[in-house]
Amino acid sequence: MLRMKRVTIEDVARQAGVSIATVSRVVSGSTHVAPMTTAKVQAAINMLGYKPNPIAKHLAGQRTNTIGLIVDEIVGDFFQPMLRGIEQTSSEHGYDLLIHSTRMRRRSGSYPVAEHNTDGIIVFGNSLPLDELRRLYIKQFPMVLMHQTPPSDVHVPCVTIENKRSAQRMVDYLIEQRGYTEIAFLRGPEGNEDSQWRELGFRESMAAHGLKVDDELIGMGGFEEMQAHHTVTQWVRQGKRPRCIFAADDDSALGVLRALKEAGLRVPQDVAVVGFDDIRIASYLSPALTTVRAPIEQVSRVAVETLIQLLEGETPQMLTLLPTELIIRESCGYSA
Amino acid sequence: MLRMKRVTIEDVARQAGVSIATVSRVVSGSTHVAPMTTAKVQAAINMLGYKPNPIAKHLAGQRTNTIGLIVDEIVGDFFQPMLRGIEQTSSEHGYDLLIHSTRMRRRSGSYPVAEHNTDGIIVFGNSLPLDELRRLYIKQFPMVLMHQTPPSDVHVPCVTIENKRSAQRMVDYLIEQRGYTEIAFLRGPEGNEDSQWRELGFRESMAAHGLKVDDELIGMGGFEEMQAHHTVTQWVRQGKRPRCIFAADDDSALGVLRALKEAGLRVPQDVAVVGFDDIRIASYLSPALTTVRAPIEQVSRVAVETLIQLLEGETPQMLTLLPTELIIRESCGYSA
DNA sequence: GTGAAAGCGCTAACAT
DNA sequence: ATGTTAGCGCTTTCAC
Repeated sequence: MLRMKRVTIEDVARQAGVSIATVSRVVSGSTHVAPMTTAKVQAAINMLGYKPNPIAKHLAGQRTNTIGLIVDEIVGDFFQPMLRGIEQTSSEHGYDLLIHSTRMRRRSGSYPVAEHNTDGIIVFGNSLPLDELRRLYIKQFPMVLMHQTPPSDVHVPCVTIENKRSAQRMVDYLIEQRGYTEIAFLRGPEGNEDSQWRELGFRESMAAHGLKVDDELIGMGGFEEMQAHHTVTQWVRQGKRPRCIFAADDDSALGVLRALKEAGLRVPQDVAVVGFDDIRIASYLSPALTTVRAPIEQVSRVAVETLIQLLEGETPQMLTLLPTELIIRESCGYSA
Repeated sequence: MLRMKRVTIEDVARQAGVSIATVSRVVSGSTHVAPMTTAKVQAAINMLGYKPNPIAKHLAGQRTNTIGLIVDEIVGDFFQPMLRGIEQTSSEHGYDLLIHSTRMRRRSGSYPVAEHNTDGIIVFGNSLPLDELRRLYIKQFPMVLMHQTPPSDVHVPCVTIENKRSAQRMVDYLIEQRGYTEIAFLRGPEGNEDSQWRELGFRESMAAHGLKVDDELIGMGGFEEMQAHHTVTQWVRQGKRPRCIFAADDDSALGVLRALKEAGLRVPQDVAVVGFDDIRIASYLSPALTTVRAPIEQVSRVAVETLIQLLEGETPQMLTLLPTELIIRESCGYSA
C-alpha cells in the first residue's frame, strides 16, 4: 500500500524560514525560542498540517511513549474493567497502549511486546514466565505486576487487592452474622495467587473462631463453573453436605449453585453459597449471590500510575493492596 | 530510566566479519546469502543476543507491523470476545495490536492511533467521526469497519452480522411458532446502525405476515437496562401491554424483564420477551432469555483478515455479513 | 536564540 | 553474493 508523502519537519522549517532544530524546539518546547520565531513556526505548522512522526521521534529520542499490557488470555468478566482502566489511564497520561496475550503463542521464543516497542509494561497475573520476567528485571526494564506478587529476587512494584483480608471478613460474617460453623472452600487453579490468599484468609478466620477446617471440604473449583460443579456433585454423592460453601470466585460459585440445584438442595436454606469478584451475573441470579466486590478497574489505574512513576524516575510504592467491599445478597441466607 | 546499551546490527556485522547489509539480509531472508555467511551471521546473532529494533525498522521500512483498533468505549459483554478475536488474529499474522478508545478524549484534535503508528486500523462502530474517517480514506490509509457500514463516499470494507435477517427470523418465529401478533420493539441508541437494521427486519417480518406495527409500541431501549426499564414502566402505567417485547439487545431486555417483574407481570405468560446478542447472563436468568447469538469473535477475526488483505495489496470483499443463530429459551414462551 | 550536523538502527537501492 | 551508502524524520549537542 502506498503511503502519501508526509509533511515533515523539513517542510515546516523551509516554510517558516528557520532550521529544523528550531521547529523541533517549538514543537517540544524544550528550549526558549524567540516569540516571533515561534509564531512563524506555528503558522507554518498549521498551514501545512504538520504532525510529528512518532516513530522517528522514538528512534531519535530513545523512547516509544507506549505502555505494553501483557495478559494471559482475553477472557472472562474480569477482563473488560481491567482493560478499561489501563487504557484510560495510559491515554490520560499521553501513552499509547500495546496489548498482547501470551496464550497459545510463543513465536521464536521472544515476546512481541517488550523493551523494543514500549517504555514499560504491565504484567497481569502470571502471563509472563519467570525467566522472561527476570530477564527484563535484570535489564532494568520498567514494569509493574498486577494481581501477582513478584518472586523475592525480582524487585518490581505490584498492585493487587486485599485478598486475604477480604476472605477473612467474608468468613467472619458467615460465622458471626449467619451462624455457620461448617464452611467448605473451593480453590482456584493450582498455584493461583489470588486463590491462595483467599484460602489463607478463610483458614485464619476459621481458626480465630475456634472452628476446625475439614480438609475433605477443601475442594477444587478452578475458577471455573465446570470444575466447581463437578466437585460439589461429588461431595453430594459422597454424602458430604457442608452448611455453607465459599467459592474462591464467582464463576465457580455458579457451578456450585447448579450442582446444588441438580441435587435438589435449596440455597440458602439447605446450603449457603458465597463467591468472590462480583461478576455481573451475581446480582441477577436467584438467589442473588453474596460475594466480594473487587475494584478491578481501580487496580488497573493504580498499576498504570505506578508504571508511569517508574518511567519518570520516581520511586513508587512497591506493594499496593486495594480494599474490597462485601456484597451481601440472598445466597448466604441474608434477607432484606 | 536509563536503557542498557542495545546490541545493534553493527555489533553483529563486526562480530561476524560482514557488512550490516548482509546481516539485514540474513535476518529478513530477503536475498540469497551464502550458506557459510548465513551461518556466521547466525552465530554472531546468537552469541550477542541480537534483537532487531522494530522502531528503526519501521522508520527505514515505512511500515510499523502494527494494527490499530479504535473503539468508542471499553464496556459491555460485547467487548471481550471482540478484542479476543482481534488480538489473536493479529498476533497469528505477526502484527502487534495498538488499541485506543475515543471516549472522553480528543487531545489536540488528532488521534493517537492512526497512520503514524499503524499500518492500518480497524474501526468499531462509529468510534471515529466522519471527518477523520474521510481524511484517512482520502489518504488511502488501510482500514476496515466493524459493525458499521461506511458512508457512501467512503469506500472501505465492512464486516458485520446479519442484523436484519436475524431480526426477521426472530420475529417470524415469534409469529409463526408462538402465535404472537402484537409485538413491541425497543430500539437501540439514536443512529445506531445495528438497531436500525434490526428494526427493519422486525418491520418486514410483521409486514410479511400482514401484521400492523403499532408506533406507540416502538420505544427507546438505548441498548441499556435503565432506559429500557423506564420505557416499559411508562408503557405499563399507560395501560399499554404488548403480548411480546423484542428488545434490540440483551441489556435492554434485562431492563424489560425487571420492569415487568416490578409491575407484577409474568414472563412469558403475560408478556413474552426476547433480546439480541446472547450475553452471558441470558442463559442464567429465570426465565432464561430467548435471543440471537451474534458471532462477535468471528466478526473480529474476519475484520483483521480483511485488513491484512488490504495491507498486502489484495482486493478483499467489501461487505461481509456473518450469520447468527436463534437461541430459543423460556422467556418467549417456549418450554422444553 | 538559532543553525549545522551527528546520530538513532535499520532497509533498500546501487555497486561490485 | 556481498559491500557501500543514502536516507527514514526527529532530537540533541555543539558552535555561532
